[in-house]
Amino acid sequence: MSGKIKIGDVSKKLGVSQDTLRYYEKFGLFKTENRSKSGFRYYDEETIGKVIFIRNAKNLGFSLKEIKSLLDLKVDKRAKASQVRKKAESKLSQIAEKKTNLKAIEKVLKHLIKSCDNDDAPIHECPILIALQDFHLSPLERKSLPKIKQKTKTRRKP
Amino acid sequence: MSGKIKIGDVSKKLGVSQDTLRYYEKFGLFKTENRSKSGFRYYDEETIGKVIFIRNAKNLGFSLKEIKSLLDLKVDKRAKASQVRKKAESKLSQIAEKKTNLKAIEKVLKHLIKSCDNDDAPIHECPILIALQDFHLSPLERKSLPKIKQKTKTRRKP
DNA sequence: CTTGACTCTGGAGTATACTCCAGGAGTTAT
DNA sequence: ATAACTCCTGGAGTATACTCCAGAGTCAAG
Repeated sequence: MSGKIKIGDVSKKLGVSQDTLRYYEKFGLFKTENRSKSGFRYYDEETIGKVIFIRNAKNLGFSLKEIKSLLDLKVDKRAKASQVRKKAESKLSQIAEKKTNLKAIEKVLKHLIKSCDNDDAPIHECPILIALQDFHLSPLERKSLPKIKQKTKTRRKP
Repeated sequence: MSGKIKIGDVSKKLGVSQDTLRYYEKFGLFKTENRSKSGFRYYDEETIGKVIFIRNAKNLGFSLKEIKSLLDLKVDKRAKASQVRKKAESKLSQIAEKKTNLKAIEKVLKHLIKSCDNDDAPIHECPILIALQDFHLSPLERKSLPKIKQKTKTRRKP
């Protein structure tokens, strides 16, 4: 084995597939400059550290793009800890928002399920299906509604 | 207007873009058999009902595929209400699982943010970044780790 | 040295749910 | 009739994060 840590070793140790590791590298999350003459990647401790970092950040809900900016910040001498904290706070509020949304969904779903008491009722009497037909259901995710900015009118002139 | 409800009307009323409506149709969620001789879609009440249904179900977290099966069930004479209830229950547990996951993330993030008390600390002292480097961070989403079934070994023979 | 195990690159494919566009044509209000 | 508007189809593109593969070369153990 000669001490050189190859991609397969990293993959097994960290639970990240080789393809994914190469993908992360192509994405720009790290580099593997250390190569065998034929091109085999040798992972040094620092790079392995980055992979761990990526895995952890991903588990916290950060996208690869966000992780990239976190890693960039990490090596920026002029950066302050507060910049990282702000990113974490922003992520936290995104998470909180999602949670709120899920709670609302959960509530509606529970309500619907409770309304469905007679298992043998024919489908056309299914209270859930009937409720889903209601124009006024779900006061949730209102934000997703007023999107339609489609420019049927505003087609740029030819 | 002559009483015919066209795609633009549905789009405006329900807050679903025309492209999306056509996409839903192509996806098989409904049909618009009623067409002008040149092919303009005329939406009848039933179809509009389906669009409302889709929108509501989507807001509850159902995928288009799941919605399709719900709509199929809806017209299945032999189906029972219990089948719908089961789908709702299954969705509910998915939602609950997501919520649990988000809660765990939230907890870790809050913890990290709290640990970052000194805003002006240089980046290399950032407690968040340091924690993210830790191999043992995040006991969350354990399920996402043991995936790697990559078959480097098990390459089928040529 | 042989051989099985491992790695490389580049590119296509997957999943989800749209969104955007070109080119052409039908519809409606005046 | 004619301008202004609306719609059609087919297909490509977007975003995210991989996953899979072919074809070929390399590494390490015995």
